[in-house]
Amino acid sequence: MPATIRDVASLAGVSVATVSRLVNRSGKVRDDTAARVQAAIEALGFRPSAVGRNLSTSQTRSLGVVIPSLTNPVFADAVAGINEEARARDYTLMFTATNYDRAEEQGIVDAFLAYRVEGLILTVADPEDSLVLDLLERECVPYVLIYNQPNAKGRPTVTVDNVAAGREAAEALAKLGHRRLGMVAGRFSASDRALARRDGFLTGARAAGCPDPLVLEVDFVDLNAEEALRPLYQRRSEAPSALFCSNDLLAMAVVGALGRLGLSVPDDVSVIGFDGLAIGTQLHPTLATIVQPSREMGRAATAQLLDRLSGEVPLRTVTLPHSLRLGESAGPAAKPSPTELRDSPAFEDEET
Amino acid sequence: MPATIRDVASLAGVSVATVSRLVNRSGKVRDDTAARVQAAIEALGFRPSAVGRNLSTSQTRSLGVVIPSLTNPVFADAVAGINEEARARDYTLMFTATNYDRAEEQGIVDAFLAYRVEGLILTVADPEDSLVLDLLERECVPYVLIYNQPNAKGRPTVTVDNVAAGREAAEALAKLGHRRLGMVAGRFSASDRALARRDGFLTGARAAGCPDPLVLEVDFVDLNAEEALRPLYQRRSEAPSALFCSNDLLAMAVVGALGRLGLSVPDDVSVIGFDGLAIGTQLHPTLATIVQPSREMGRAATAQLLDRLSGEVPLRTVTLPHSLRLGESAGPAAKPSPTELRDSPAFEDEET
DNA sequence: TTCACAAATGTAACCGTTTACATTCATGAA
DNA sequence: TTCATGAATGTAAACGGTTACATTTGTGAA
Repeated sequence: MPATIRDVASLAGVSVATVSRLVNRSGKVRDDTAARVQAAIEALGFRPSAVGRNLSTSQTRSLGVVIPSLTNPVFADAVAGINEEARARDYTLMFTATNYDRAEEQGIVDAFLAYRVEGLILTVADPEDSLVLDLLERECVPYVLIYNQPNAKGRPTVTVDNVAAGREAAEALAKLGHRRLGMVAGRFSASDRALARRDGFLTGARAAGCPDPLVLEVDFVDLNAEEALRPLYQRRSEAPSALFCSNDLLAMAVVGALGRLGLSVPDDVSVIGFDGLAIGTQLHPTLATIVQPSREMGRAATAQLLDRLSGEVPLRTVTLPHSLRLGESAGPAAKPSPTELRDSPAFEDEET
Repeated sequence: MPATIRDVASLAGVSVATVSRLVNRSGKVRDDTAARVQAAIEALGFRPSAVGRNLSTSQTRSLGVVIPSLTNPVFADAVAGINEEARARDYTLMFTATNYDRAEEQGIVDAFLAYRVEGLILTVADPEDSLVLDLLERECVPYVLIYNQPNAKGRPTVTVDNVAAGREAAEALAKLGHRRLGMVAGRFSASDRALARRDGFLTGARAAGCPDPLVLEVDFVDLNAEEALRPLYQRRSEAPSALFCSNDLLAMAVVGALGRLGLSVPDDVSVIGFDGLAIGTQLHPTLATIVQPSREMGRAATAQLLDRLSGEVPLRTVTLPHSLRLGESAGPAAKPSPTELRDSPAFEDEET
C-alpha cells in the first residue's frame, strides 16, 4: 500500500494539515518544517492520492472522451488535440470508443458519470435524438460535441460547416468541367455529418447546373470499394467523372478501387475526399480533400469545456473554417475522345 | 450536487448499509425493502460515486494507457483492442499520448499513479533505459508493454518478433529476385522496434547473399519522402530496387514519393511496409506489408494485465504471430532491359 | 518583561462509499 | 408463551485527502 498523508505527517512529526499545505502550496510553512516534511515525503515515496483528494474537493480534474472509433484517423487527430489541451491544463482523460453502437454509448457515459468526470467531449450517432445527451443535460454535466452537425436542439458543438463544404466540393468539381457527379458515403444513419455533406453537395451540384449526383451509400466498416463501384463503371459514358467521398479513408479506398478497375485518377475519374488526413498529401496522386482542422477542433472543444468549468462561460457552438485542398486526385474533366482511348487497364496483371 | 447514498437511505427510511447491499447485490435485502430503496434511487437519480467507492475499497477498476502518438493508426488499432477488452471486464481507461517525448512520459505516469490506476499498458521510447518503467517497478504497479522489443531487463511485453519479421521481409524481396535492397526507417532513437526490424532485415539480406542494404533514417513526424528519396534515385542503376519501410505509414509515403519521382511501384521499385494497416489493402497498388495483429496485441496485453490483477498470475512476455501479406507493391525484380524502357514518368503532368 | 498580533501549526469534521460487527426481527420448535 | 436461530437491518469506523477553526509559537513595541 502506498504511503498516506498521515504516514508522512507522523514521520515528519507534524500534522496532516501541514503536509497538505506544503504539498498544495496552500498555506505557509516554515522553512525548516518544510524541509523535514519534504524529507519524509521522499523517504516514503509519498504520492498524494487523487481519489482521496477528489472525494474531499468533489473535483476530479478529469474529462471523458467518447468517439465512435479510433480506426478512422480523423478521430485520432481530434483526440490528439484534446489530449494536448487537457494535459496543458492538468486534466486527465478517460477515454473510450463506441464502435458506432448506441447501447455502448449509454454504458460508457454511465461509467464516466460514476467516475465523476467534470465534462465530456463526444461524437454521437445522432445528436438530435440522443438519450446520452439528454441524460447529460438532466444531470447538468457540461459537454461539447465534435464533428457532429449543429442541430435543432442547439447542443454545443465544435465543427466545420459541413453543408457549405459539401457545396464547395461540388462547385470545385463543376469548375473543373465535371458534369456527371457522384458521391460515395458511409451509412448516413451513423453519421449526421455525412448527411450534411451530401445535402451541401447536392445543392452545389444543382447550383452549378449539373444533373443530380448519384449517391452511393456503402458499408464503411468492412468496405469492398471495388465491388461497390464496379456496376457503376460498367457503362463508362454514364458513370460519374468525379466522385465526392464523405471522408478521406473512403476516398483513398475509392481511388484504389478505381485503379484496380482500370481507371486512372484523375484522368478518367476525379476524386475528392473530406477530412484532410495528413497521409493524403503523401499519396500519389495526392488526395484532393476538404480539410477540417481536426486537432484544432479537439483543442477548441476542450478549451471551451475547461473554460466553462472554471468560470461560468456558457458553452457555444463554434464553427471552425475548413478549406479546399486541391490535390492531384481531382483534375479537369476529360474531353470525350481521348478518354475513350485510355480504356484498357494499366495494371491488369497485378490483380490478386 | 448528485444524490448520495445517505440521501437514498433516508428517503427510503433504511440505513446506508442496506442501500449499499442492494446496489452491489452484496447481501440479502427483503423484497419490499428492495422495492422501496429502488424507488428512492430512481426518484433521486442516484448514481453511486466511483470515487467514494474507490477510496473505500482501494480499487479503481481503471487502467492507464500511454502511447507515443495516435497519429499512427497502428497505435489507434492497439488502443481499440485495449478498449474492447477493458470494457468487457468493466474497467475504465485513462489515456494519453506522449508525442515521443520522455519528459511527457514521466509526467503522465505520475498523474496516472496519483489516480491509482491498477495497471498500465505502454509503448515507451526505450524500454532498456526507462525511468518510467523503473518507477512502476519500484511502486509495484503492474504494467505490460506493447510494440516494444523484448529486452534484456525482461520487462513483460506483448509484441511480434520484429527481428524475424525483418528477416522475412528481406527473404521475400530476395525471393522476388531483388538484390539491391534498401530500408527506410523513422528515427531509431524513438523506436526500438524499428531498430530490431532493421537488424533482422540486414541479417536476412546477408543470408540471401545480397549486398548490405542501404538504410535511410528519416524524420517520421514531418516527412518529406520525395526529398529523402530523390538523391537515392538520381542514379537508378545503383539505387535499391526494393525498399523495406519500418512502418506502413512510411511505406505509403514512400510509394507516393516514388510515383512522384516518376518511378512505378512495383515495376521499378518494390515496397514493403510493416504493420498491416487496413487501409493498405484498399490502395492501388495494395501495400505489401508485414502484418502484426495490433488489435489482438492490445487485447492480449489487457487480458494479461487484468488476469494478473485478479489472481496472481505473473506477467509474461508474449510474442504473437506476424505474417507476410504480399500486396501489389512488391513484385518481381525487373530484368534490366525492359525496365530501362519504362523510364519516363507516367503522371508527370500531374505534379503540383 | 509583558503584551498584542501575526505567523505557524494542530484538531477534527467532512467528502461518499464499504463492511465488520451489533442489533433487531421473524419463524418454528419446545 | 418462550426461546433459539437465522435472516434482515443498522451502526460506526475506516479509506486518504482538504480545510475551517482553534491553538500555539514567535516577533517587535511599549
